[in-house]
Amino acid sequence: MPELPEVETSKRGIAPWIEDQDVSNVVVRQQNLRWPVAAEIERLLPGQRIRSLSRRAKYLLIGTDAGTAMLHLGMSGSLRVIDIGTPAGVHDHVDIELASGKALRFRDPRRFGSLLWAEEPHEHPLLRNLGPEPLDDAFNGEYLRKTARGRRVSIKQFLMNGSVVVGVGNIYASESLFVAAIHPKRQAGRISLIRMESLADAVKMVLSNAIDAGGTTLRDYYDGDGEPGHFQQQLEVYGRDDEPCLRCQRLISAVVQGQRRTYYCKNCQR
DNA sequence: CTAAGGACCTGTCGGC
DNA sequence: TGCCGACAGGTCCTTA
Repeated sequence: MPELPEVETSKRGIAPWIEDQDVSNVVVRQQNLRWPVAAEIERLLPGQRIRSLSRRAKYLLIGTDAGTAMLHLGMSGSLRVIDIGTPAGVHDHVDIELASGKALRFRDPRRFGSLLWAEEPHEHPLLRNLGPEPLDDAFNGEYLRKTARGRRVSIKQFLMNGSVVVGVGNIYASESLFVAAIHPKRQAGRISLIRMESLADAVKMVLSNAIDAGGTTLRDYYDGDGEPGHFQQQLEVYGRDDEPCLRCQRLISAVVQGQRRTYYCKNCQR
């Protein structure tokens, strides 16, 4: 489920409950996520104070004096702050219990998520070679143009490549290309600087709008009903195949690229 | 180096 | 109603 806006919303939702709190205990019910839950999570985390909560790409970084927990929500993960003692469901794999009586509960039915540990998270092999954050100034049209030079892959798959830019998943790749009026199958290396600039702007706009929309659901992270983070998204093309384009009324098309579905308007996107 | 495809899992939905 | 295949918003790893 989570794309970058959901991860950012999760971070903001749990922050008030876990920052500067002491970890009293950790309960791991399911060790087998995408990678085994790091041993340090159980061995080192209890007794530590959570000093910081930050995000790099789609990883949440929970910082302590002993090291940093790296949490990824994968495809179906979600976080929730609960009262210690709240009965766990089948897919509630990890609880990080706090001295306050609350706990951070990690649920992930598909188990594509992960919970790792690093002393220097930004040097971790999974983070070290990632591209820039989409909302940073380093991510712009010039960067895209330079990085795409000689690349024959489609611009949609290029955008979803984490070593190019992080945080643009399947939904927001389609959305951004629609806003920038670029055809998703166009070769990345054959897009002009001007159009790359409008693409970078589109990515920033689409992601920040989604993050803003998530702000209304922050309360869901504690004691809410249903899944947290399922805020109403205002999607212009994703999932709208055979429905009218909001700009030209022609029907939205769907294709498969790299085993992922892409939605676009044949008339507006060139 | 780039690009393509398989792999990891469970839940849900549409069609027969 | 029950079963079965297709598909789901991630991303790493292997292979060519």
